[in-house]
Amino acid sequence: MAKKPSLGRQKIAIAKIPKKNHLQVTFSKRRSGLFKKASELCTLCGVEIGILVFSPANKVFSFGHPEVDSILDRFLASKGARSDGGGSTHNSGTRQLFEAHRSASIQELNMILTQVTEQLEVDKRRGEGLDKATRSGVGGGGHPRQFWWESPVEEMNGMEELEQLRSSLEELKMHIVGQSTRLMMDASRSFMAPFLGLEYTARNDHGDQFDRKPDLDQVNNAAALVQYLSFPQENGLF
Amino acid sequence: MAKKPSLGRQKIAIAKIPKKNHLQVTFSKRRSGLFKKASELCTLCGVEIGILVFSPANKVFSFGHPEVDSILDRFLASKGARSDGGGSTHNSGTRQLFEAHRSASIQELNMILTQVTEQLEVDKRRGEGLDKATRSGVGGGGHPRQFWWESPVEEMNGMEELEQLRSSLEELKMHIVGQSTRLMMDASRSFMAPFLGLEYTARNDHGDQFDRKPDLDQVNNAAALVQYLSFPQENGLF
DNA sequence: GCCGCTATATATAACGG
DNA sequence: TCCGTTATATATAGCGG
Repeated sequence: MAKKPSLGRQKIAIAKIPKKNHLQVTFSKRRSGLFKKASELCTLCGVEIGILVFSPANKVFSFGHPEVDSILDRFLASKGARSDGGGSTHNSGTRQLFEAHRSASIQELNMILTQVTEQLEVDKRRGEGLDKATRSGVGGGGHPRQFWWESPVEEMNGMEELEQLRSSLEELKMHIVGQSTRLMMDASRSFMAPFLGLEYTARNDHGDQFDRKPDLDQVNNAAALVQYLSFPQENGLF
Repeated sequence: MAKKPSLGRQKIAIAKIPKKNHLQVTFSKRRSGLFKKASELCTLCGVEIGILVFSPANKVFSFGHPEVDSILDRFLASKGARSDGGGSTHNSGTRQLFEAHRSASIQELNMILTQVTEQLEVDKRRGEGLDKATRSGVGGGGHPRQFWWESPVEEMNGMEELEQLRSSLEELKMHIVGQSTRLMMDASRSFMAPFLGLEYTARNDHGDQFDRKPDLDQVNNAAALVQYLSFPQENGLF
């Protein structure tokens, strides 16, 4: 007797869910889960958290502990507190933090390095293969080695590869910046709903605040969200 | 026999964790988890999410999808000046912010580069023997093309290969970005709360942004790196 | 869209190095 | 302090109502 109680939780790829009804269900469930996690984090560690979520239907869901407005005020307050450039503000404490940060980054980068090295090995192997072909005259045809990947190992010295990698990284950077701009435009056009003036308020068992606001004028309110979320970045600059 | 490899995950009450070190650990882990969940939700449902977290040490952590700082930059640029007066001044500030952003990214990339350099040194030495054997036959007199970007443009006709290479690098980039941001998520601990005015940005596999504030020294260093990295790109490859 | 259910996928508390 | 492991607590995908 075939029993089909349930397939149980199935693994899904982290990519946009195609089926809209599935997406909606997942959105609801995961949004709840996210807020719950945030709530627990707030309680467990006694920290303040604010979350804004713009649903597929352009509705705004928010979570705040103790409340969204407080989080907001706190940002605005710190923002106003710093009016100068703050260029000379880093003291010994700052340096300490910097060191902590630095070491942390290096740790991460070590792992990144592993990945990069692997890829590098692949690339190099390919280069060696091409090299062999070229030397034996297969691809010679009067065209000398013009590209680094065609170069035999002897030409592919550290410097060249390094430069090659540098270019790759440079490209990466440009990609990031470029995409940022594009996404920025998209965002300002479609999402960024209102953050201020939330209408519906509820609280969970921990006193956290959950707000939801039906679609509003996105573009206008985008400003508020952007400022909230971005405030730390402009701190001391404007 | 007596089993004691690990007690495994223990159930904990959702109440403020008394032990400070435990709290710190939990904060880091759960913050990472929270951001990851948010990231997944963004990708799965194609929604916008912003999260602000004030750490126990009053540091600010933020998560944003898709962009945060670029959105701000663009928004402020089109919106107009803030409190610093004229629009030109504002634009200057905006440019500063943007540059800072780029610098920060590059700074991180440079760290990667530095590490990779070491690896390359090893690889290079390993291939030096072959290098010597073939060098004399390359390019005849003068100095053979030391660097791949020195190749005459006219010889850059292997566009297909170029494209293939580009793809390869693209893949490499993805690895770098993916890994770095994934780790960055966890690394965004502490740091330069509302003191410094520059931000640090990374992205995870889903294009979400994680920000934190770096030390000014870092930024200065990054500035130098920008120059260093602003190397000849007119090779037609990137 | 909101439950409830089940079987799994994930997240993570304790520990050890 | 950070990282990796392990055993377990939680979160959730798919399905029904």
